[in-house]
Amino acid sequence: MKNDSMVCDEFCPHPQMIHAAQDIMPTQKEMSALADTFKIFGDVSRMKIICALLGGEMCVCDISLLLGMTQSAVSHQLRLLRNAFLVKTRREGKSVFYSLDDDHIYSIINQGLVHIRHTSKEENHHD
Amino acid sequence: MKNDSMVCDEFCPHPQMIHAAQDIMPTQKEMSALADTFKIFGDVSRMKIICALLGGEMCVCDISLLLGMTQSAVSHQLRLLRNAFLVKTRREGKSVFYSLDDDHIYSIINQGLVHIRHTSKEENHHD
DNA sequence: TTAACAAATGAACAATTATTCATATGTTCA
DNA sequence: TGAACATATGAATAATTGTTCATTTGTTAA
Repeated sequence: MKNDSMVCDEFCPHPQMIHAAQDIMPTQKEMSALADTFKIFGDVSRMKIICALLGGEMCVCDISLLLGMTQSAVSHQLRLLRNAFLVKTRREGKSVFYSLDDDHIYSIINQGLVHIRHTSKEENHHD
Repeated sequence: MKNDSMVCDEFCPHPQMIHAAQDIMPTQKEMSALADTFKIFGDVSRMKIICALLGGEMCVCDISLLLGMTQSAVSHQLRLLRNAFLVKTRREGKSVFYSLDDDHIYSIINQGLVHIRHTSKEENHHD
């Protein structure tokens, strides 16, 4: 949190680059919210749950069976997904059906897929 | 990892939904890679670094000064970003300039912004 | 109402991870 | 070469977090 002797002195930095960056950067609040959102995508169990819902709604026990996770673990993760507005619920009798909250969730996953396919190519070249 | 008494029995699940999901889901490897990638976006410090680079390349000490982080902390996070192919480097004398690796990084950030703006609206309604 | 079941939740534990501090590497210029 | 500086890295610590286990809530049907 502090910038003392270890950082370059006032002659090194490039003020115009710093100011340009400051102008373009989202607000602290937005960046914090962005990180919080992506953090939710950043766990394999949750990612599997999200992917399980790509085809449409499913109830908790379907998800448990499909992914081989306990009902409790799935439920805990679903709560985080719900708090982050990534999934929504619909109750039908004893079952609760979960589905992706909105279409741009698909866009985020798709962009992610574009990235990992792009990087796996890079890894093969490793240049 | 085990599905025993706590999960609904064989009469509850909806096989057609489970099979539909299985057909659509990415592979285990892809889902794992997706989670790993989003995990990198899922930290405020790294998100700030990424946002700092939205306007163009910057050297490590510029980033430290701009974000009020120590050079060491920035460097550690830059390594993770580099390993995930999110940033690339260019050396110029003593300085190392970092920039976003590719254009679809912007797309991911933009999709994230769309989401958080969408959710902040939802939070106001809280319906 | 009671039994049976699906889902949610709280506490505890284990594992992961971001930062700090100290030091090493690599580059430039005298 | 040696001094100064920018960046990288290893080890240790503190904080965060995913899962498990036990229990509770909420729903249906007898």
